[in-house]
Amino acid sequence: MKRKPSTEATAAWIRLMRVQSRVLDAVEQDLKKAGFPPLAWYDALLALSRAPSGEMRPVELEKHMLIPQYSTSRLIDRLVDEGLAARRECKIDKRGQFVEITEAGRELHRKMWSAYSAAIEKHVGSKLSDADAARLCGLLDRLGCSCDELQSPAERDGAPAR
Amino acid sequence: MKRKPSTEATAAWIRLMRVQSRVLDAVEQDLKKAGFPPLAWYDALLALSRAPSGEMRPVELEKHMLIPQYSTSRLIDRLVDEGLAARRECKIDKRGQFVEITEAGRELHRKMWSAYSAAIEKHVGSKLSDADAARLCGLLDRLGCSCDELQSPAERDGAPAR
DNA sequence: TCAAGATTGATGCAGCTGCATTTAGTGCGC
DNA sequence: GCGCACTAAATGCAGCTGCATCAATCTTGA
Repeated sequence: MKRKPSTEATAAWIRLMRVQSRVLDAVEQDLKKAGFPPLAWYDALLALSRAPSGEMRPVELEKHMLIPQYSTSRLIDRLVDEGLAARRECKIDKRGQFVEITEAGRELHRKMWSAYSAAIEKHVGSKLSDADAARLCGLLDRLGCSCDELQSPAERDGAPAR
Repeated sequence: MKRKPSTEATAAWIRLMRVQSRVLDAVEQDLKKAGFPPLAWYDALLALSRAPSGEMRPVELEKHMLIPQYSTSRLIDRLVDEGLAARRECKIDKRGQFVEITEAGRELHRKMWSAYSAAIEKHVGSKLSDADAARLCGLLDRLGCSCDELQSPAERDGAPAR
């Protein structure tokens, strides 16, 4: 073991870390300036709004967002505190629950997408041709050890991060 | 305003966020399992060890690492606590100081690079040909609004993240 | 020379994250 | 039916981050 990475691989690693960090910062900053909550909230609302009846088990949400269990739990707390989601009893499994997006949640989701999509266009879209964006996707996918993720409806909403 | 991003741009954004997060997690995890501190420590030690006499102003370090001032300040605290660096008085500017890497710091840096480079190879190098890695670099660079960063000595040490 | 402003670095506070543990409920095998 | 292992979710604690602010020092310009 201990095979060294090539300089190309190392350079790619550095870029991946730096560029992602900058772009994410820029986008989060834009959202914050527009008075919106962090991206994680958007992702959660997106997942919930796409669910069949606007509700979902926390465990499901966890898988969609790729964040740990306790993190999901606390994120839901915050969404509920803000009236963006509600906890509903789960009758078939009393350990569990359902989380349901509220009308306020759907509305925030829509408003955020407007600012969010503008930020994506500004910080990504405008810097890359569609063809290059596609090439970038292809290369990145090869790093995502099996970027399972379902998708994707070319629908009229959003993009999950993380 | 409010021009929508193309689906390609959006897809690239999603990949960038997800893949970076996964790869970073994987690498950090490998380092942690090997009993090493977080990557940020490595980056700081790298910057210090590259400095002319192994010392550097916190403000300089800040620029190298692209992290906020208070963050740098506290990172230095931790390095000093662990005996990896030492604060030295700055005679020409009494507000300031120099941070100097210690021998222990240099040694940790070397040991970490061994594990770190193996992780990069495992999670990046092995999944991409050199040519593809170079292509990826090129595409990412276009997103980094002016990925200034100096570099890069094809030397025998490491790669800064963030 | 001296006040106004900029720069360097530290710190109190609130919020978030990870880790480990806890509480509660399910379901399997005997 | 009962015990035991497993899953769902919450939580206490420690550490880290961002924000705002502070104290000390330096620089500039009238």
